[in-house]
Amino acid sequence: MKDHIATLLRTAAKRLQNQQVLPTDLDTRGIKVELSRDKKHGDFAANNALVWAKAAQCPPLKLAQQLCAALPHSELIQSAHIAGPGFINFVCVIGADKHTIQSILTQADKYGHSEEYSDQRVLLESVSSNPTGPLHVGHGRLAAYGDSLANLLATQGYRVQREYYINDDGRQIDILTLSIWICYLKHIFPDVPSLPHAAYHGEYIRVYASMLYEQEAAQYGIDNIDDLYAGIPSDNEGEAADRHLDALIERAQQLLGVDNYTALSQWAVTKILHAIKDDLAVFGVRIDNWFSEKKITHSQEVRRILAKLSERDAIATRAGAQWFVATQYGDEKDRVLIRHNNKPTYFANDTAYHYNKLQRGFDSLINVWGADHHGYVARMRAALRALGFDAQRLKVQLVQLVALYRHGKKIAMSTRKGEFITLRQLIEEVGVDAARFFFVMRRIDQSTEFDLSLAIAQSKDNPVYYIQYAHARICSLYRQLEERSLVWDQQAGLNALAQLEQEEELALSRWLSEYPATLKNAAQQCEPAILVNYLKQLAGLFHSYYNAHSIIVNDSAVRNARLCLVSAVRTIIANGLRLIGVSAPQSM
RNA sequence: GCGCCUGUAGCUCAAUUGGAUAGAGCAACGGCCUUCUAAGCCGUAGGUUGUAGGUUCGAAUCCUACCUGGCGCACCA
Repeated sequence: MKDHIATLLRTAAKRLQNQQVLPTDLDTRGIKVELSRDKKHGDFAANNALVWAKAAQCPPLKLAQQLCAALPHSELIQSAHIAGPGFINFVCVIGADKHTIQSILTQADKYGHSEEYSDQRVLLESVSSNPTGPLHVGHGRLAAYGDSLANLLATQGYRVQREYYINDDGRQIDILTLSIWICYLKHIFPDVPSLPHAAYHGEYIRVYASMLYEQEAAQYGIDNIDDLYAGIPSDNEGEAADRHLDALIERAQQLLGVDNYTALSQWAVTKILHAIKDDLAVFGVRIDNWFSEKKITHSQEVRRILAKLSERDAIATRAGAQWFVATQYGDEKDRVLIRHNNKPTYFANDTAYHYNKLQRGFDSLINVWGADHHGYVARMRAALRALGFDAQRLKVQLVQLVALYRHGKKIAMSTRKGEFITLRQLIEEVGVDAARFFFVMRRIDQSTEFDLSLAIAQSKDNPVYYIQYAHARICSLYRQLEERSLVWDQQAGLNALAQLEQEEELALSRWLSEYPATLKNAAQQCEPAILVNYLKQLAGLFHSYYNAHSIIVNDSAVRNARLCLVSAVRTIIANGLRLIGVSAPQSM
């Protein structure tokens, strides 16, 4: 319907251009027809007279009159009139948007989808939590957002691959290995000192250590616990903690030997990764490709990147380290790629990883990161630019982390200290539906405070139920129909759509017709929250309708038509919820 | 100190990306179940959109300054 009106306006504009009222070079492609917010303003509104007034050197009201006069006749439009400062408001004939309902019924779960961007391959990287501990609530938001976004993009035709980058190499993994090993040794030597400050302290460390001891009691033992701590610098706050930890890691590698140490390390990472995969599966989050950092570190990719950057004079050697001169590419500081000890930095690996992504033939990359990584965006862009890519091909979606409160007190979410609510705990407490809905119901740049105890207490009031309830109510209507031995004649209903003339029915079908534009908008803006708001509105319109009118009435034509309408509503709710990973129950 | 994000009803958030009289849900108050699911609906009350300027037909939205809160500024990841 919007397109139809836009076409009418375009024709009118062309006529005015021929009459020299509008400049001939005026761009008439960007005509925007909006659904009126207020019924007094008709069904649809266009603001072109206001937008074009300046170019036409003509007062908006006068231009609006001329546009109106030049509009071609349409049997779908009852009237077009001018209001306010120069809006053109359109009133449609009743049933003009009946093709919406028909399309929804025939296209079902494909309704509103488009193939517009089917030539675009997108790599969407999300979560990418280090395999050093279970997923927590913050990761849950990244996962829920990333998964929903991928679904949304797919509705517009994008070929999306969902990837998880596994940081399974480097110091963090060493710390994990050491933490588990020390807890493991406690089973053998009761007097093992407590874990270093800088180690991982989560409960899961002890759990895995016990598991390891049960499975491999002898494999990772040592003769004398003093061998581990002899000559190790003491454990104090600050830098001393890191020195203490690094010395212990080195000692562990000596005592265990390379093979055993590596085996232990791999055992730990594998265990944790399995847990992460399980959590995501339970959460309904799909990952197509698990990309190991080792693919980067065990190949020559970093060296290749370095060579490429050298060719472009983007490398400088300072104080024994190799720097990427990021300042020449829009970053505020230069960045170290190769440390003085000849080890590449995380940034070096990450640059190689992003280069690898683009080499795989993706047109664009989307990274879903926690907002605390925003300082990293400029340097990643700079690196891609230096490697000769258009930095616009990398889009970084920064998701505000969830600040959790319990009983009004902020919970320190520290992976290292092991103080966090895991995603698994959250799911067990509020369920997958509520959790996924909660994570995407707000725009990602909204910082949010969330009292867990409150959310658990109010779980019955979670807004997800409002939408699901609308769906369940509609399903119930069809069960009711059966009980009354009635049959829904869809074709008869479609033929009788013009009889849907109640205010609530018109509002519903108008809102249904907005679904395709909503999907497109949500995908373009990378904001699942837009879809959520749409669904809330749709559910609200339905509940109002349901309370005001009976659907199963005696008049069979009206009944069938109403059943067509609510069936369309049901389909859209189910489709929309599916895109954000929330179920649409048949009954509640 | 520098940079990024944020500020809308008592609370949590919307506002079709610059449109018409800023809207929902909680919380408060008053109504609606003998009838398709009351996890619902209808109504009342609640606002100088952080502050001050600017841009234009028109600003919560864009620009500038200041204020508030969050985050980031490693040879950590």
